[in-house]
Amino acid sequence: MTTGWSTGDELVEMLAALANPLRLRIVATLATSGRDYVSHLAREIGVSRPLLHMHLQRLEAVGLVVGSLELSPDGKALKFYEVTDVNLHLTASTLAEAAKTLTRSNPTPGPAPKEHP
Amino acid sequence: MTTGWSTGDELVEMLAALANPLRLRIVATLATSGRDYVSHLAREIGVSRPLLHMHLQRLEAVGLVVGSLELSPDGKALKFYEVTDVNLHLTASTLAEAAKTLTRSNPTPGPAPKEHP
DNA sequence: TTCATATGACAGAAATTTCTTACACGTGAA
DNA sequence: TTCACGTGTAAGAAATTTCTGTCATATGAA
Repeated sequence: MTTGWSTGDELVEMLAALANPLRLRIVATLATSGRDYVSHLAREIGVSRPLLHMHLQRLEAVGLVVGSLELSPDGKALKFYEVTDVNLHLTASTLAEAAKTLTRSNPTPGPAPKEHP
Repeated sequence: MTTGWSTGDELVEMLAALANPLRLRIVATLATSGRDYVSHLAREIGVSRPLLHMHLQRLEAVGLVVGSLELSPDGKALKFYEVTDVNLHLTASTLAEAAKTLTRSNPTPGPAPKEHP
């Protein structure tokens, strides 16, 4: 499966999710080392668990990673995360196409903002 | 020429530049309608000129657009902008590779942040 | 019971980004 | 001279993002 987007808004969210050094590192670590659970990954990367938790939620919201709650052999509940099959190809025409479906930051219906009101 | 990046930091900046609805619209408009000068583009998009100016600077900083100051036939100085040949192909391995050269948000040299200090 | 492990969530501080509202300068036409 | 058009920049408000600190819950082992 390939991670994509259907609207301009979704593309912006997807890009925003990747446009952060820590989140990029999280995705990269999961892509390289494979699936991992939150607390362990937090120690691995050297970040507090609440912070990692927040970033993972944001990454999962745009479909870059998926999480599943599992039980370890000794009964502990572990939340495992792994990356999805990321595949973004961005070109000028791709971006132009996506921009058509932007709902946020639309052109003002009325006249443009005046420079010296 | 193809817009790319050489370090993870640059990739983050590039993504951050695109991860904004207004900037995405700016790039899309320039890609579709061709080159344009700032004041005219501001009216076209329906945004104040200083705001557009700021966003264009950020887009130019990462190499997504280029600007050139030219003189119109009647002697007015016009700053024209146009998009470069954007071409970003992002996959899991691409991101993993880029993350290696991240300088910001590095893993802490010491022990990981404690949960209950 | 107490300790160490795991999960999730929330409030508020801190930092950054976004946007407005000015200011200053220059040229050509009325 | 005054107006309309272009350029650039800078200060501060407003909004958002990022991060810390803390609380609450549950399980297995000592």
